[in-house]
Amino acid sequence: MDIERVTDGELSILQVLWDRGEATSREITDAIFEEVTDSKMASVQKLIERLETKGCVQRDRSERAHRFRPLISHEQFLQCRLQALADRLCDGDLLPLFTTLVQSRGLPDSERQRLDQLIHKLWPEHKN
Amino acid sequence: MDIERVTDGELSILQVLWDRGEATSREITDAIFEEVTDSKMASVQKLIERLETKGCVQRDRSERAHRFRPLISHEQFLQCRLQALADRLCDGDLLPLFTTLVQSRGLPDSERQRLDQLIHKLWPEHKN
DNA sequence: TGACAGACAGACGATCTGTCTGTCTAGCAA
DNA sequence: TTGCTAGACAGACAGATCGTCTGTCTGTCA
Repeated sequence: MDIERVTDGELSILQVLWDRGEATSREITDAIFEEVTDSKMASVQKLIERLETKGCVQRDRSERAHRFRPLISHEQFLQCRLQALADRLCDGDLLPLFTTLVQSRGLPDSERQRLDQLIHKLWPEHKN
Repeated sequence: MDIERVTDGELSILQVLWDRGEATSREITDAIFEEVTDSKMASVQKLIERLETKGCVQRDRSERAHRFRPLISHEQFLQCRLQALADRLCDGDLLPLFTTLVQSRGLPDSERQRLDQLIHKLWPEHKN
């Protein structure tokens, strides 16, 4: 499963599949573009094909129009991307992501105390 | 400031600058590669040049060997990347990142309650 | 039999990324 | 002065990636 290299274009395919659970290439093209043309259909099919290669999409050939299902959930995808971010920027440590995320909410001191407690539960190995 | 398009290679430059505060191109090359060659120096300079274009690095030309400083902190960088992730995957909402992050720590129920309270403080607009 | 929808292969131009070569110049030493 | 070196800088490069597009083939249905 090659999630790191899923493109923005490919991601738009996955978004449709996450919304609907499954879809044909035409349904996906319909959802993404206002107007469906041959070349747009082909583009979507190419993106799907690449997603299939990356192990993110399953193809059901039992009907004339193939049906596609995501092999990874939106949550799993998010988790992988977060871990990749941590790997690249924080030696794989998720804690800095956590604290950065919280800090971007401008937290009052009273809440910060409670958060510190929580962090100690979540990251017992972490010392202030 | 074009942070989204900072490459892994460019990131390795930034890492050195974050570690040291500032550095010359030689110092950076030293830090990244075991052996320093002309072409590796040139590679590093090219990466720096691109980081400069993207507004992530400041160049001080007052000495023969230019000194470089990061124009963005490690924290800010992380924050931008997290926001970009949220934009692409969660309509810009940071909360799903937060909960996903916590879930990947396998939290016991007792802690989850406290977390729920905290989330309500952090994201008062969020309803379960 | 004809028309059509969709699968599929393949090519395309852009763009990106890291690397490398070559040139120029400031500064230093003999 | 001359020569050498370190570093800045311009430019080219191969390889990869990405979205798009064209053309062909085939199954299905009227």
